[in-house]
Amino acid sequence: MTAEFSRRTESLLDRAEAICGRRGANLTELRRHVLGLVLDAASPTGAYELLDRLRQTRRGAAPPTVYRALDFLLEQGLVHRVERLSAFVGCVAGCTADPDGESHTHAAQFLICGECGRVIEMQDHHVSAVLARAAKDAGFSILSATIEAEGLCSTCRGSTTGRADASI
Amino acid sequence: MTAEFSRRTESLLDRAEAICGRRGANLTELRRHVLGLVLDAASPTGAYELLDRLRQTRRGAAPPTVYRALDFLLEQGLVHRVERLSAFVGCVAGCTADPDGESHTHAAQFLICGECGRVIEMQDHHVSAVLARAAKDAGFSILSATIEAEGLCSTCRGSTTGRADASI
DNA sequence: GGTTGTGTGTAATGCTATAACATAATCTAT
DNA sequence: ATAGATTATGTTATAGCATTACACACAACC
Repeated sequence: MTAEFSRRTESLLDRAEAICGRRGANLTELRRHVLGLVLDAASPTGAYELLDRLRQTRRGAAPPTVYRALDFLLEQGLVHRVERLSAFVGCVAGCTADPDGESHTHAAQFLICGECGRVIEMQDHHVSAVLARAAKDAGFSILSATIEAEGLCSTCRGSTTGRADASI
Repeated sequence: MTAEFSRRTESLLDRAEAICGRRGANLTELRRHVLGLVLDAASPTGAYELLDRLRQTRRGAAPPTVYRALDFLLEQGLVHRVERLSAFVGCVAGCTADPDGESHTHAAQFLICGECGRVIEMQDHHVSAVLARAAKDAGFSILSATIEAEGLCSTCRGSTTGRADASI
């Protein structure tokens, strides 16, 4: 019944399971399955697309099934939500991080290529620090931040004139 | 029929209208009305709440009515969308900026107070610059960025223990 | 053995946004 | 003046994203 994922994904899942274990968090079969679907996807994936895939082996799955799993994974820092896409991506850093006993939100930045749809995840501490500093100057203390940019990745910037008209 | 807004809002609307005029953009009565609703709101406002308010004087209004107006206002830099809230806020900077002939997206950052719901808009160039630099180092060129943080504003951080339990 | 907490199932609903087509008004080139 | 293009809006329906509310199962604990 356990879903089959790529070798890389299975490896990350094992790491995630170990991390959760040490934290006292319960990475159940369902949660592991959803995390596998997210990690295995080539790009950020919507909740309902994950649901469709989940249903291939878990007949009764409904929206709350996948949203509850995602909530858990978000709390554990194993996935991120990309606000601009209403979609979810695996957090490799989260899956390989040393456990710290508490859930901890990785300060990540996402670069979304408008051309190919790929998402680059950065963990640039300087960016977070500068934002935190600016907020502090405004008397504001940050608990979590969303930093996302849309633009062109290096590959797509190099191609033709920007838009995908290689077929012309 | 023209809606009545606060003196401050009407003043901003007049500025916005002047700016649009010089840009060759058409701030119609409908668009002006929606912008007024956004500017008059105390906090970020969802499209359907704007729709409800719009309907008080414009009976036939439907979702596309307000979404199309918002699209125009976003293009003109007169409002911002707060991704985390799926809500819209007026951009005072946009309503008072010198017209530049082209629509131009203000690089803004939002600080969302989880306590009172207020949103502080920053226009910190340094934050944008650091993000742009980090992206560039990753070979990525940014067209637009979303920078939003959730936390506590200075007022709410000072009150009791953080959560609103003043009633206890 | 009753209670509590956690994880999941199930049905329904709510909220956010867009598609697709119709209508009206204005402009403009011939 | 009129056909065609453009812009703005009206209208109906639907798509897409997320949550509420309640039920059930099971393990841990006293």
